[in-house]
Amino acid sequence: MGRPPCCDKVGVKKGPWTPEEDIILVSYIQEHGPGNWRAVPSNTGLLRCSKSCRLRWTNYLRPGIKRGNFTDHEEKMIIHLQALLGNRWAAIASYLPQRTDNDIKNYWNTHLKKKLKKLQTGTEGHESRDDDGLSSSASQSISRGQWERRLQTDIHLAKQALCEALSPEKPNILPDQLNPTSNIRFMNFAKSASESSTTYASSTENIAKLLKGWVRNSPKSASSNSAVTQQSFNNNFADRGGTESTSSDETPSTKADYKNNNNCTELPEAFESLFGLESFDSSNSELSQSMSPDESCSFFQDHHLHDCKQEPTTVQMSLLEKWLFEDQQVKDYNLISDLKLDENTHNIF
DNA sequence: AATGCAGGCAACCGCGGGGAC
DNA sequence: GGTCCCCGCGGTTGCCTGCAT
Repeated sequence: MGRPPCCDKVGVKKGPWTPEEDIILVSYIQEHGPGNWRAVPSNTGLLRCSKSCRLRWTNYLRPGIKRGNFTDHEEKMIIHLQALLGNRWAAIASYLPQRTDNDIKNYWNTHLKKKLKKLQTGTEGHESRDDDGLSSSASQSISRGQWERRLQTDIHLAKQALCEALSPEKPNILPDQLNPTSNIRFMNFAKSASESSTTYASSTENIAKLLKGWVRNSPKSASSNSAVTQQSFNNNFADRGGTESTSSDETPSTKADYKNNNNCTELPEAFESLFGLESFDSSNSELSQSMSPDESCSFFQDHHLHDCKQEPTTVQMSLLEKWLFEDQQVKDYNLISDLKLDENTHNIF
């Protein structure tokens, strides 16, 4: 008895998302909040399956996502976490709130695997390696107590989720905080645009026009949300390009489209207004805002979230790092320490 | 300048878990 | 207890880009 497909294959669009689709999706989620993905395509008119919508949101549109190069600190954390947790990208991503599991997975597969492999061939000789670049002996050694760590990880995640759920400062999207008039207007803009253009090429131009027009007619949202949403914007739309693009080519969505249009000036505001309030994923975004890469160490700690802000300059030993230090037999740790991916920051461990 | 190739990344696919009925 | 549905996760694919020849 096979599982039915998540959606009808007929009439379902695949491939890169257009900015118009993005806008529609974001607008819908702004109104209804993330979840109930099944209903998203039918309610928005998007010719996408629910999974595609969810993926697009979680991997790309969700506020608080940091894009671009991984810092050395993030890199080291990923290596550590991968050694501890294996390819549990979602769990790893939970420790890097600004990164998506997909991003981390890609980064691991494209960069870190090679790096480790290269390093291993440098110290070549005695140990065989598995596909993920970990020595088999190391894998064996880290198996000691690993399930306990996984358990702790899960406990940590549960705790984190509970904190988020209970925090009054972290509302999910609340319909009454939104401006329905603006939303409708925005939807109309988006709809008309999507009818006229289906290529991402028009992306920067169209999305800028859409947002500009929408923003012009939208009430300014509370100033308090600007930091989060602007960062969100910067991490998302701004990465792809800015406003008033002169691009007129009609090629599909490409990174070049974004890269070629970096003179973004008004869209952060647009995005700010688009969300109209603090990030949906405010827990992550809040952390993102309050943490520099180094400061994010404190994210591991059994502190409340606000502690991150209170001790911004203290690089403290993370819970995870404590585990690492506790387990002196984790040989892989030594291997990782020898990586010296960044000579300047190696003493952070 | 044209072509081929490899790398990077967004998106898709299939499976499994968990809740509702 | 069984089935269905929804969602999340990890692996994989395919397209696009940049670089080498």
